[in-house]
Formats: sequence, structure tokens, C-alpha cells
Amino acid sequence: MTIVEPEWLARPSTEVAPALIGCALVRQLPDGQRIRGTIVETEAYGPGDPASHASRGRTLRNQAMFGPPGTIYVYLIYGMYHCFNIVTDRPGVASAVLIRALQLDIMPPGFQTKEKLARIAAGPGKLCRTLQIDRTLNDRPLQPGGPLWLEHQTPEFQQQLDQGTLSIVQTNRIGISVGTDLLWRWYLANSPAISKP
DNA sequence: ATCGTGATACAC
DNA sequence: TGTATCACGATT
Repeated sequence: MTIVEPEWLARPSTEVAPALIGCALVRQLPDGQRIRGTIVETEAYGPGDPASHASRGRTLRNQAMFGPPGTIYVYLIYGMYHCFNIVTDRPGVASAVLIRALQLDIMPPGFQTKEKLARIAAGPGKLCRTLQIDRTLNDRPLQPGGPLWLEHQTPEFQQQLDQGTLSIVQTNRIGISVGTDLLWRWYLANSPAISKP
């Protein structure tokens, strides 16, 4: 469980997004309680991307996307859901990875069954609901001991990828009206937490 | 297929 | 100032 450092995220989002599959996301609540999950679905947004919030330049909402790698970008969508992104690449380059789904490792109180556990962090809005992520975390850094941080894939996960026991699928992004031709979405095959287009 | 929900961006 | 749009999810 080595910590993901900002330098590891200092490359294009299209490179970071698939590399984040299998990494752990840890949320530490104000009361100290931790919720941990494995990232199983991501999407990349970057420069020259018509679907990016930064496609028409810098605004108050998207300014976190221009920050240093490891910055948290959270925005409100459809008046009721939040979406959580990890900023990548160098400062000044608007680039981020949307975390779409987690497989929770730790059972939060009130969720007993495996089926429920697979569903409650499936989809970017539900993920934020479960991890209690909102805009108060926007434009803040990922940091061990802070509200959110990342840990690298386990050697076992890496092994299973190498052996072909697990595989990552690359496909088109969903929930957008432009840039749908770009294959900038990645997910862990056979994971029960993946959004259906 | 439809709708809830409210911030945002940009046109006026 | 108004208003179309929206990186979603639950329900029919």
C-alpha cells in the first residue's frame, strides 16, 4: 500500500486513467472513519477534448483542472450529484481523470450484503454520495492523512493482470454528447460495479 | 423514455 | 438580466 505521489500523476490523463484501475482510493471522514475502495472504472478528459469542462478555457468552476497533478476536482452535476476527478499532467494543462466506480474493500455501516457493496459506489454520483465527497474538497490536494488519497495497485493485482486473470477494457466515454468517438474510458472486466451505456 | 435538481456559462 | 445545458441516477 504505497502512496501515489503527485509525480506519478504528472502525465496525460489518457495515460493515468488506465493506470489508476486497481489503485485504492481512501476517504478519511472528519471523524476519522475510513472508507477504502479499489478503482474499477475511469474516464480521461484533457486538452483538445470537446467534452472537457475546460474545452472553452479557464473558468471559476474548472480552475482546479489547471492545477498541479494530484489536485482534487469536484463539481456538482444535475443539481444533486457530485463527480470526483483526479487532476493529472503539468500545471496549466487542463487534464483530469473522472473516477466512475469503486469496488469497496471496507464495509460501511448499514451495508451487509456483497451485492449492495458492489452497487453503492457504482457510478460517479453514487461514489461521491457513499464517500461523502462534495465541493468542499474541490481544488485541494490528495494527501495521506488528509480527506482523500491514493495507494498503488497491490502486487497481487499486478500479477493477475500479467497472468490475464484480470483484464482492463478500453472503450468510449458515456454520458456526454461530444467526443464520444474517443476511447477514453477504461474498466476492469467482469467487475460488478461498471456503468452500462 | 422521462424527470428531478440547481449551478454554470454565455448570450443578451 | 434570462436560459439552455449538463462527465447522473431512479423510476416507468
